Amino acid sequence: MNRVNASVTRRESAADLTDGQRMNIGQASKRSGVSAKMIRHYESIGLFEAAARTGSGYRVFTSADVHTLRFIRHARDLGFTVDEIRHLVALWRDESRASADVKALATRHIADLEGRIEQLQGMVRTLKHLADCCEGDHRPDCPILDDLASPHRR
Amino acid sequence: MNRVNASVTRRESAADLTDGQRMNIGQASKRSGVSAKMIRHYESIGLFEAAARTGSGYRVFTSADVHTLRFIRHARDLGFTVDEIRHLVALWRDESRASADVKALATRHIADLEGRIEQLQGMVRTLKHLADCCEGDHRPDCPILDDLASPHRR
DNA sequence: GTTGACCTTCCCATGATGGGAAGGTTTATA
DNA sequence: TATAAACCTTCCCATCATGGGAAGGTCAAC
Repeated sequence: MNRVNASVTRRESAADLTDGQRMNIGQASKRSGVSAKMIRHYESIGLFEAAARTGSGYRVFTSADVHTLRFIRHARDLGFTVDEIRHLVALWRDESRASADVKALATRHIADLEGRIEQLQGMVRTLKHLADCCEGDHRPDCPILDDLASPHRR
Repeated sequence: MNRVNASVTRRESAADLTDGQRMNIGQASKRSGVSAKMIRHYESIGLFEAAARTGSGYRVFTSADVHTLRFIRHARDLGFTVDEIRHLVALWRDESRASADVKALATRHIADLEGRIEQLQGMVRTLKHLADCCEGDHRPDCPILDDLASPHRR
């Protein structure tokens, strides 16, 4: 019965405690910006190493765990996939990594993002052109629909 | 036993027949560019009105069906969601539509796409900056990882 | 009359995320 | 001390558009 954590008060004010060493998932979520749902999910897919548990099964998080979760969230915010993040975390933990490896990963990801951007921009270009040609009035004639209905677009 | 369709030959060459009035899902797929899988799916969610069936249960498609499927594919190619396409198809079929309605839908979609583009561009900007600051050599020091690990990014 | 291409339905998977149910634990409060 | 409120747990389902694959029926051609 490793009852830890009994000291951390629940329902602390929005101004967080900054010292607490061990906390429940709710606190870890609040501090890391990763939802409790996603923390459990990341654990289940092995992206985040399962934290300790209390005797009653509650997860116990340290500030190091929160640090890791923040890292993960930041990477997600930059659009990295979970697999890429797995890789990034491994590099982060590897004291003897080569920064070239990180950079390569980032560069590949940039190219990926740029590809997606171009795809979307192509759609926007076409749509803007069509919308510009559309009167947008009460009449039914519409080059947008005409284009969608034409047999061989683009 | 409404056995239709017995005339359309299977396995016609890549140069399609251009006249065939009634065809199976494979042909309809080939001609519309929508996979058979997706045709069935669109039918199941009510986006595409179920085609007729032969006595043995095979779907029977007309060239009008193919026309509709192409419309749907074109709309998908422009990034419209299925719900938007539902709307577009309704407008397309509605002889007394106002082109303003189509244009409004398109404009909203353009805004949506532009929002997504900006999001991705933000990621690219940040990543490029970080990558530019990274030596990319054999040493472990890496501003990319430092940034991801920093408590308060951006 | 068998072969092979085609069709059917049904279930499962993707990726990242969330909703919600059913039920156990902890803390605060009357 | 009893109970309510807040928190935690696991499990299942849903999203969105798409595809894989199994099990089994149909059809045309040799």
